[in-house]
Amino acid sequence: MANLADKIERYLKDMLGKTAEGFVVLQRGTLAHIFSCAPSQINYVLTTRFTVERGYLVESRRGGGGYLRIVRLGLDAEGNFRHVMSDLIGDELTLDRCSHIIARLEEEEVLTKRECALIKGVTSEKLAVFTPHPRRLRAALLKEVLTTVCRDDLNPDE
Amino acid sequence: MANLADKIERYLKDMLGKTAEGFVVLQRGTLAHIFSCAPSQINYVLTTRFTVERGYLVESRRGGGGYLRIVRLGLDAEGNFRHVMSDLIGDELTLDRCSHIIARLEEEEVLTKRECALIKGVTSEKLAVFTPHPRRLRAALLKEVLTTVCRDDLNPDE
DNA sequence: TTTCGTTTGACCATTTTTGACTTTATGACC
DNA sequence: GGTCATAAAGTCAAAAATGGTCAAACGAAA
Repeated sequence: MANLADKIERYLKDMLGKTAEGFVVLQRGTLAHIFSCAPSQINYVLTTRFTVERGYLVESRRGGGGYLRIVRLGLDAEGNFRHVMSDLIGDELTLDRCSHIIARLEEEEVLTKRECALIKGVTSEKLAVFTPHPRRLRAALLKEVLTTVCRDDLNPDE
Repeated sequence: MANLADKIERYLKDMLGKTAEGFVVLQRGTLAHIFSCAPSQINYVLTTRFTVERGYLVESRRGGGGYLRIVRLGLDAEGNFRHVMSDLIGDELTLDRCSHIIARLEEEEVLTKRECALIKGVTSEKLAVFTPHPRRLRAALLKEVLTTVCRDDLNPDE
């Protein structure tokens, strides 16, 4: 974990984890200073790791009193997330987007680490060996997974 | 036995043997430097000696902070893993046989109920919509699943 | 001497890091 | 209300830091 971007990501997610509001507000320059890096490095981290796909929203303002506000989206309580996810998945799904969605489901504790590994395994680039439309297949498989994890009989409530 | 590839293989397996986590992480360039060889020599070793059939999985990342991660797959002493992979599953797998194998894995407590449900979902007859060879795809998916459940990095020491 | 596993190097791909330049907001001064 | 200095944040492309691929050269064993 030698790279800066990962450290900054961790730092921000820690902050988000500690706060009850579900969002944090900070300044780009200050953060850049903390990590002794170029301010644009912060933008890099935000655009690569705090995307909607991954479950985050970033708002900001320039000028005097400018700020960054990172909001953790979370999944809505009753498993309605399935609909949201289906939209996110669509009819075709690249490997990249697929990984992000899986990572998010893990962060939200919808899936265990092992389940995520299983799903990554069956949605890998190897699908291309079997079909000319691996992205369609990938989308279908992931939707199938969501359907399954939402089944009531599999979620003995606490 | 003095060749480089063998030495590198030994070195990596030693590392894996010493760790309890079931995986090691290192950098290609660093390793190449240790053995004073071309970086691509490392890839040669990985692709010839650390394959799934031999019980390993390799993940990697490029760019700044890039790395190689080698994961050990726990195979039982008799090599049952390979047996299951090649004989029990084979190149093609009917839905029926697939269900039986999954059920068996649940009984054996290799997979949880939820995991089984997930896998049944992704190996259903719907695969036929995406490929003219659903049985081949099904076989590949189930092998992928087995490989994953064998990953030592996912199985916290009992 | 043919063959096959090994070794190397030239070129490719991906991810991160940095810096020069741009845009927008605020507030003080006229 | 304009104008301008100052204080943010944004954009984008180049450079740096990795790992990947592939084919040719090498060399030991058959």
